[in-house]
Amino acid sequence: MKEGPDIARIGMLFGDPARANMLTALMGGQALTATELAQAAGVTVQTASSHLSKLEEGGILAQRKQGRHRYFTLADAAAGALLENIMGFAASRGHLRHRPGPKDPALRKARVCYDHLAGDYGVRMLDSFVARGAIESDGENLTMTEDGRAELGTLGIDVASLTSSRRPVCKSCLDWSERRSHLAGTLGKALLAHFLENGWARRSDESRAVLFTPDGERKFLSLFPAG
Amino acid sequence: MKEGPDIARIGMLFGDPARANMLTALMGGQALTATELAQAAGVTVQTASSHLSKLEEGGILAQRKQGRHRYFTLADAAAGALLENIMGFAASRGHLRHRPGPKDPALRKARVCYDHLAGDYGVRMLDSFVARGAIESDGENLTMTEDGRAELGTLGIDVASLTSSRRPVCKSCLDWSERRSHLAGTLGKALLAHFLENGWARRSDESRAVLFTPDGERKFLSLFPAG
DNA sequence: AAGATGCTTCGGTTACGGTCGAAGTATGAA
DNA sequence: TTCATACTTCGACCGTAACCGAAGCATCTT
Repeated sequence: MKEGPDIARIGMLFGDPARANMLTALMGGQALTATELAQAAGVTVQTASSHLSKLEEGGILAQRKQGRHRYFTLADAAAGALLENIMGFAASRGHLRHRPGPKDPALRKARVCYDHLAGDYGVRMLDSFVARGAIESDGENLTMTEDGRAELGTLGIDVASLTSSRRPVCKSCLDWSERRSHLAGTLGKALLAHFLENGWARRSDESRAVLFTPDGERKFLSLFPAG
Repeated sequence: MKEGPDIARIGMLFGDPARANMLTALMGGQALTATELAQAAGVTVQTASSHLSKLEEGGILAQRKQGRHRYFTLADAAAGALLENIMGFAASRGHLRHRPGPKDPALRKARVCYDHLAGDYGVRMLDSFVARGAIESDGENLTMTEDGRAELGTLGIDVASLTSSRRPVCKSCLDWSERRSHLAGTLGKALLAHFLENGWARRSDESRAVLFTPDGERKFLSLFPAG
């Protein structure tokens, strides 16, 4: 009837509860098999298979065959960013499944959001960067300052490599549990990777929670003091 | 089942063709009546009414009673931004309704995107700003420079008032016809308003097209020379 | 008051899409 | 080869939601 992007098509893809559950599970950032996703969505594998092929066809998911397994991930950073966006919008309108209360305290404290840190700790980290002038915030847009570049360099993060991709270095992402922004983008990704690699924290097996070790937590809190 | 934002709910709202048509029509930025939206969606008023109440309930639309009319608009800039986001994503995956060809040349040349200028002219404007250093682009994030601030001041745009709202001043928005970014945010809005107020262009009655006058076009092109 | 216009609500129909059981395909293990 | 695992395809069922006609409100006009 009209020309233009087919928003109904992708809206429909996000609009089914089973598919939404799968996508939420994939926000953990790691590749999951069809069976795992079926379990996450609470449907049988046949149903999940049907959903997964639709999501792949729609360009939201990508699959990687490995032996007799098929690992599914979000197609790219753009798909993850859109998902984050929708989550933030839904949260801002109060559209939460079940209560917004502290169901799983660990999740509210620190969790993975596709490939970066979210939750209380994620928000605190961004706040801290902004407070000390390492990142400048203009309402929504974030940019790294020279001071920030230097600080991250001493922390052992290869800042130069972050700017190589076309994905933005700093990006704000609305946190649905805190209702404030945390840090996404390649820098957000690199920081989370840094915490995990240096043993400050590890990922939970069952959920998207990020579990800090006592020592890692001490380091994190001293590096990012509360405002 | 799980906690978190209810992305399925808002996905479903965007996922129906009739609703998507209405939302696309509202991307024109002006308030429309239920009857007009029904026509845009190609359904009867009863059906449209049902859709509209769902969209309002979901926080995507807001309505304003005026006499026996009810004017509907996008609820706020966040709703418009999300819609743009989805449009950009859909376009990036090639999900276009009908062909991507030049169906309506005027639309591809210049059109309204919620409240700012899109299409060839919108892309050209942003490119030009970036080329002359009035706006700095960091992949996705855009920031106005001091030079830009000065230039816009002499153009007769009240730069100070742009920064007052919580909405970002400069924001990039993926253009589905050009597949490149144009300028959104309060600055994008102010610039479009400036063009319309000063008679450089006027809005088409039937579509989202922006029609430049010969004189306005000359001014626009000299102000934003092609790269 | 009576009529007209704009919109919503109600009721009933219809069609599409989500669902699962059963069967089919592919890969790996024994 | 034979069996087991992981996943897809097929077919049938069923529920939901989109849809419209008719009736009901609300507001403005005359």
